[in-house]
Amino acid sequence: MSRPRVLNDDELLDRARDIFWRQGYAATSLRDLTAATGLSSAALYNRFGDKAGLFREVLRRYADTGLSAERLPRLAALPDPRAAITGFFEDLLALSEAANTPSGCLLINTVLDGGAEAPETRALVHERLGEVEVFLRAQIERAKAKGLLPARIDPPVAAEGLFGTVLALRVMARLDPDPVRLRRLIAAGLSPLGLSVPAATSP
Amino acid sequence: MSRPRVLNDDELLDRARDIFWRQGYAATSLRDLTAATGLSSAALYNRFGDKAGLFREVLRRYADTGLSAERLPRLAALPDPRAAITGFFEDLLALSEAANTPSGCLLINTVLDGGAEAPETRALVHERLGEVEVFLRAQIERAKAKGLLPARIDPPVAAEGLFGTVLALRVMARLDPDPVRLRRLIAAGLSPLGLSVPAATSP
DNA sequence: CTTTTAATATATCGATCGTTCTATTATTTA
DNA sequence: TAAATAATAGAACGATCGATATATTAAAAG
Repeated sequence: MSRPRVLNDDELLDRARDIFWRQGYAATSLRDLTAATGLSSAALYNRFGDKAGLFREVLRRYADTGLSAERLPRLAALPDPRAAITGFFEDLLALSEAANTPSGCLLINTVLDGGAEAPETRALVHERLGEVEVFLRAQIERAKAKGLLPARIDPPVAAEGLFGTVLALRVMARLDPDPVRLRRLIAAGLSPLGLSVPAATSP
Repeated sequence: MSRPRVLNDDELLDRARDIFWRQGYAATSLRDLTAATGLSSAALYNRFGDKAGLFREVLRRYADTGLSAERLPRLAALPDPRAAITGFFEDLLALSEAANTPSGCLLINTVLDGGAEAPETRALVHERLGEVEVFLRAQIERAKAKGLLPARIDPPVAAEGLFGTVLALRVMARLDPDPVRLRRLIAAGLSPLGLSVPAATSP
């Protein structure tokens, strides 16, 4: 019915994501984005309205593909909720050590960056980061119900603590991305629950 | 010998700091800075070279006045190192609840913001944040030597963990600055050391 | 074919970006 | 009072910003 798109949304958003991720929202110009996608700024505006609209779509896809949409449900389906929790942090570690992707978390960066100034963007970031805490709380509750955690554990409070570990981990991944340090951060966060991750996968 | 400055460096840097802090490095324009300081851009360039140079001076003063230069030595001089640690987190809490200042930590924001892209700036941020971890490690070592901490505590590792709590706290202060949440984050970070902060100061 | 539709590129908009040139101002020293 | 010094303001620089108006392109539908 009409001229076909030379680049589908997913591929386009992935390329834009890498630029935003590396440089931050404000430091990323439309010209950076046209260079990365190969599309003209007019084409980008036709599809996403404006720079903030494109960024929101980037964030949405980032959250969908990063951890939430696929991995979290899969982890939540594991029979042992403790494995869901440790598996989640293993995945975070793997992300931090992946060479082909910028370090840190785009959503968390956006909180400290000015990128979440627009109310719509801010709400999106809160919601998608909230999904992580909801996941953690659900696994803790599940483990508690099975008697797999110390009795003193209060699931909402423990989930807050683990979420704090996620925040620390993602900042540290940018500040000093030493895998040993990152693992120790995780170990410290998991120890109140009596959980742990392997000390190292491949030294 | 020459025309006097209409605004001394300290006052100038404090005003510039608030803008950078609120908006981030990239999102802050020279016009924002001239409006905040009342000085012309030429005057700013004459004194600080360029925007990045001004920002570095802002960071330096922020670190000097924020916690490091004054409060950390005073806390380190306390006879009880445990009080130094808990006092440090109390101070962080007070900063988060102060209404006259932006939320979060300018140094940590700068790590995730593109503001620390210049090597000089990056080194400055690393050094000043490192001072915090050094402080924490020193207090833990001091407490350990006095037998005030569980024997299993390894000071460098424990200091890393507390530093992670600082990171989490400062991100959370922007993401969801609920004092109750912030206190629980601190409680979770301090509990491995057998330390705690009062549940609330003034409800 | 022709029409319709939407995705695209080209060119450009005014605004703003960081920066710098030039001149003026206020103070100290001689 | 004159010379020296440095901080300042005003004005403008080319470059780039986000955004848009117009025209062209490529496919589907008739």
